[in-house]
Amino acid sequence: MQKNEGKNISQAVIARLPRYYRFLGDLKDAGVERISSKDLSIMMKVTASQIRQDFNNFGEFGQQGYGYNVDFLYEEIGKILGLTTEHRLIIIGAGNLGHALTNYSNYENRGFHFMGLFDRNEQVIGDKIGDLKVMPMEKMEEFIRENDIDIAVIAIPKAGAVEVADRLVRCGVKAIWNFAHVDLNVPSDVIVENVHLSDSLMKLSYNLTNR
Amino acid sequence: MQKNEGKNISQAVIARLPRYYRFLGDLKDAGVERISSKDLSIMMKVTASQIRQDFNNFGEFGQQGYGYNVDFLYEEIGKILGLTTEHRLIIIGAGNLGHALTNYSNYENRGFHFMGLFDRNEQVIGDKIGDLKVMPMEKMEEFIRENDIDIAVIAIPKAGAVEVADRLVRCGVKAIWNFAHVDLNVPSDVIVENVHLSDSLMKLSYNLTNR
DNA sequence: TAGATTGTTAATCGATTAACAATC
DNA sequence: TAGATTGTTAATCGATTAACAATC
Repeated sequence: MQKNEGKNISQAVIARLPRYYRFLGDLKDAGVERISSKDLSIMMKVTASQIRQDFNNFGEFGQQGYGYNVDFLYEEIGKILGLTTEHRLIIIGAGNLGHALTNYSNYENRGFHFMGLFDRNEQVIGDKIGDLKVMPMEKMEEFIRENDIDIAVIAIPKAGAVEVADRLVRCGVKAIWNFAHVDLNVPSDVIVENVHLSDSLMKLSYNLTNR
Repeated sequence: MQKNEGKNISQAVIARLPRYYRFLGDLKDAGVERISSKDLSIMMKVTASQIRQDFNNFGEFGQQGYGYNVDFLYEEIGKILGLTTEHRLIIIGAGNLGHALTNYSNYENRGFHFMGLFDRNEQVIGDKIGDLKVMPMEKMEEFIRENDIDIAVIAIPKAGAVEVADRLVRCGVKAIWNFAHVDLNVPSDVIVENVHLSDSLMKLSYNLTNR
């Protein structure tokens, strides 16, 4: 009963969904059956109004006088987030960050499958990291096509990132999880999600200095 | 000439500062001397109005008819972000992510000094990662006090994170860079900057599914 | 039924954009 | 000086919060 067809949901709302999902998962694990927007708002330190507005972007998930069924809402938000779809990822860059992400295996059960790992450094090619063998960059395009990869993770320094993104887009990758500290220039139908760690540390630095 | 004394700058503005800083750094490296809000707005794909409003939260950094001096503005934003202050960090968790962050050494020249690395796993205690030796968790409090640590990085699974955060706060750490997938509960004068990688991947997933 | 709580409309608040006088 | 561009005020837009009728 999703009603977001054609509607444009703001990124502010979308950015809050994973946190709802996490809290509902915790409630579910704790065996809680139902929750009102008021009680959830106290737990999460947001307003009950915001919670109801957010959910109502996507459908009517609650029931007057009762609240929300935890299991049901958890499942629905999972669907909205696309976690019921299978995704196939590759990681570009087998450095420390590439390692860390490869082994971040708790994604697997959410439908994210890490299929391959690439690096341009001949020293590391052939190394095994988790289940994955490091492959040379030249094999990337072929691998993407043959394995139906839809998401690529860029975990290399900024110098090579823009060029790699171009290559990824050219062979049909639909989304890029970008850890390189640079803006990628991709067509508007390709999704880019940036994780700029140094931006995050600078924000911390600001708040620490000016508190 | 900062005029943000007492003023409350919104987190939206602060979150944009590191990106300005990066673009100005690139311009500086390219030998560009001055830039107008208009030209910068084209490069950064934001409005010139927003740029001028953002900067004017902190002072009058430009000159009518001229624009902004790149070197000067770069330095000023660096100061605003607190990058001229020296910070001393420890990392809790010597797993893959702890490794990656330890070696993320380009922070050093911005005044972030990684001083110590802690883990509860006896197998890894004593290991050397970069310049740092992994120390046992029991030594954490002592180390923080003796080395004047002001920032702690939490790079352990969510299970232990809340308790570790309590310990950190109790011995005077002023800011936490939190990579654990859990909300920390700390006094309001302690800064928490969250990096929830799975939230980021779920946001990507949403945008990929609903584009 | 009476009480609780949603879904939704209206009011408020804050952030972004536009406009322009000031001025280099 | 004339042209360019800032700093800042005013207008607009969007997001959050409040309120309440609908209804379980």
